[in-house]
Amino acid sequence: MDSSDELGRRDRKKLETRAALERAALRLVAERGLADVTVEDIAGAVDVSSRTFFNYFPTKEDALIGGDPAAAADLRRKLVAVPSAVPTLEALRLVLRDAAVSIQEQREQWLLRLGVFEQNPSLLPRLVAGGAETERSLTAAVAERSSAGSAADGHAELVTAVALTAFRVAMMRWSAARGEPLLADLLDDVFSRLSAGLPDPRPPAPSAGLPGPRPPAP
Amino acid sequence: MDSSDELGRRDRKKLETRAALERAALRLVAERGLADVTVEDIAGAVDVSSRTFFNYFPTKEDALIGGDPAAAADLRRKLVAVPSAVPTLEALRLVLRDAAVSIQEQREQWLLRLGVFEQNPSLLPRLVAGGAETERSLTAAVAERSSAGSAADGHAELVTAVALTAFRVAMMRWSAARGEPLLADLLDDVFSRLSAGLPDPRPPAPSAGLPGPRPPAP
DNA sequence: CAGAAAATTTCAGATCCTGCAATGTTTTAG
DNA sequence: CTAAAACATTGCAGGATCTGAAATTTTCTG
Repeated sequence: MDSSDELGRRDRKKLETRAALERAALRLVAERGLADVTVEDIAGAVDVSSRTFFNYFPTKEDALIGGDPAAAADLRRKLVAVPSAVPTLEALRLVLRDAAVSIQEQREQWLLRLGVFEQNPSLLPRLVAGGAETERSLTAAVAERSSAGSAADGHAELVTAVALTAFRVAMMRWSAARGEPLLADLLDDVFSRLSAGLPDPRPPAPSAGLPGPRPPAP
Repeated sequence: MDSSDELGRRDRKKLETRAALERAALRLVAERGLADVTVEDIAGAVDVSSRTFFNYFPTKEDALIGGDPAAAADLRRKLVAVPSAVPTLEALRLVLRDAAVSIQEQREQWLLRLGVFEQNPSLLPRLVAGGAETERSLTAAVAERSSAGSAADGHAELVTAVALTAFRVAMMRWSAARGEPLLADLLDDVFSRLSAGLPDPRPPAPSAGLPGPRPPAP
């Protein structure tokens, strides 16, 4: 919780305008589809000029992505704070778990957003867990964390990219299930498979209750 | 090799125009950067109208991505052809290895392309091995292959998405190394780590020649 | 060669996005 | 409180992207 506290009226209004633009964009695109919503529509719904819209977002699509601009830096900070004894993949799971919780807290907003992404596949690339920016930032943090041995063998890039992909898959699964299971649980499931080397699931035994074995908490 | 054979003059010209547009786009953007190249520039360099450019590519960026439109279907076919006894991840490694070889055969073109992608990060999402289209197609093939047990637990989505991400990482590493190691070898390395569960690399032993243990060939 | 089929072109137009100058509002300093 | 600085919003001009439709040219087929 670090929103709209300790801020003057001006910055509060800025945040509010930004959020309003995001909401309007999301709502309109969910109703009519991406192609049938113009920037003017979105700006009009919030009663600002189109020019103002572009002062907040570089493109129409960016208004749909949401998420703080500070999210990347935030993840990075959390990651370097994890003790370096923790394996990289596990460390990534921990910080992404935080993100998952925060997403779950805005359930409706995110389900709407993910639905929009499903309906408009051209947006999907942008969702690769926030895009190249997040990935760069996290990769740097990963490399920094385990600065000991490896250098340019690209392990940090691989682990980070894979982890963010897994996160995206978990989100899409969560969305497809209409947000019924906890996103954090789906994330754990996905990461369990990752650290197990992505083995094929065994043909289901005659009877079983819940699908995945939860990893024993440390 | 299935280009420009068994085709009338008309289709041959079409392929040639398409390829020429790709080459021109790549060359110009490498020289001046994405922002300083207009569609008119690209079309002009090939001596066609801008409208014709848009008959071939929906956006300027698409001309930079290259790759046959048929590539996705091709991968899909190869994947279902792999005996179903082969684990999914291994099967994906095999078909992506084919793609890697084919990329290596057009070394210069691809190094140029990947360089352009590095210089223009906004393009990167598109590179996720051809984008959402490939991913959908491959996911379907994976699900079909192991239709036996699992159904909607999303394993196919996860394995496919992760494999394509790994492929992308291998390509970027290949590009960063100026195409010196074989892309197929980098791919093997990356997939080895995947099936090992992405363990952190051990702090380097006192002496060692080459970095990674190559998996024993079957 | 004549007609069918298809690719290219021209043209008009909607939308996206940017720079710049003007205007209005909030904050800060005195 | 007031003046000035700082900043957000706006209108406007303009370049670029992309689409539909009709006209024109090229290629294929019989």
